Amino acid sequence: MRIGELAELAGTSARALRYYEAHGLIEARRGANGYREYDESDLRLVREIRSLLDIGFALEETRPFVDCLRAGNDSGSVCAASMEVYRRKLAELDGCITRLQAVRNRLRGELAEAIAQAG
Amino acid sequence: MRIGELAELAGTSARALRYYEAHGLIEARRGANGYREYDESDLRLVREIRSLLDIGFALEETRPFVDCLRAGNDSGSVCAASMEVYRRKLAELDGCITRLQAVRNRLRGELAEAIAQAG
DNA sequence: GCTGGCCCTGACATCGGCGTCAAGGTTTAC
DNA sequence: GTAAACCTTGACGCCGATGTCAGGGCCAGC
Repeated sequence: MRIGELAELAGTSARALRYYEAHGLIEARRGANGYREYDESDLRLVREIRSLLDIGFALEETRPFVDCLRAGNDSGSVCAASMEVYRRKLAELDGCITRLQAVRNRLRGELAEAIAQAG
Repeated sequence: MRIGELAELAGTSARALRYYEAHGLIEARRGANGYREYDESDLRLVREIRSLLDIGFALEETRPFVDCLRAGNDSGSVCAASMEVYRRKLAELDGCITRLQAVRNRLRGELAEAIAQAG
């Protein structure tokens, strides 16, 4: 399939796919006319990338998962490097959530105080 | 005081202060030499801005608080517009936290699964 | 009078993940 | 045969809050 179709199937844009390629995450055979040609395995890679990006991963962080899939594994998550990224992300998320909750509570307090003072 | 001193007292940079000024959040008298001159009330304004930015507010969102302080209120939070921003931010934070927790749980699940498959 | 430290304005650089336009070649449908 | 819809590369735009450099004044101490 060509880039437009792949983009549509993966729920993204041709521009994004070229971007991933420029960063070495995906590759493409070229037809006689110079057009990129993809197959089902490429679709899997792109879907892996997209779902990780949607979760909040940076593009670079998807690389271990892509490499893992490319290495022939059924899942992009079963490689050591991928799991390491998972762990890091999990810790990052925990920190983020904790921080946000602290901010949230502080905000609630300040709002309550402001209402008391204004009322 | 001059811009360097204000920046230091407020825990920020001269560059940032000029940026706030460019966006109409603070003003400065000018000395005979063209240097910006600030006083204690300016320090209050900047501290208000900084603490809100540190919490995760966008610069524009600090404007109601600054206006509120400038209007002579003891706190930047007691004006209707400020409290509205507080409420919006609070809702935003709640949504953000909920989403992050969902992602976190999903991540935990996937990590556990990956470990099971790899092990 | 000179060096060093402050200040000024203006403007480009940063980071990430693309969007979007330019200027062309290719293929497809009628 | 021609217009529409695809594809190519290259390059600039975006967002926000600054950092940082360029090129220049102003002022204090020695």
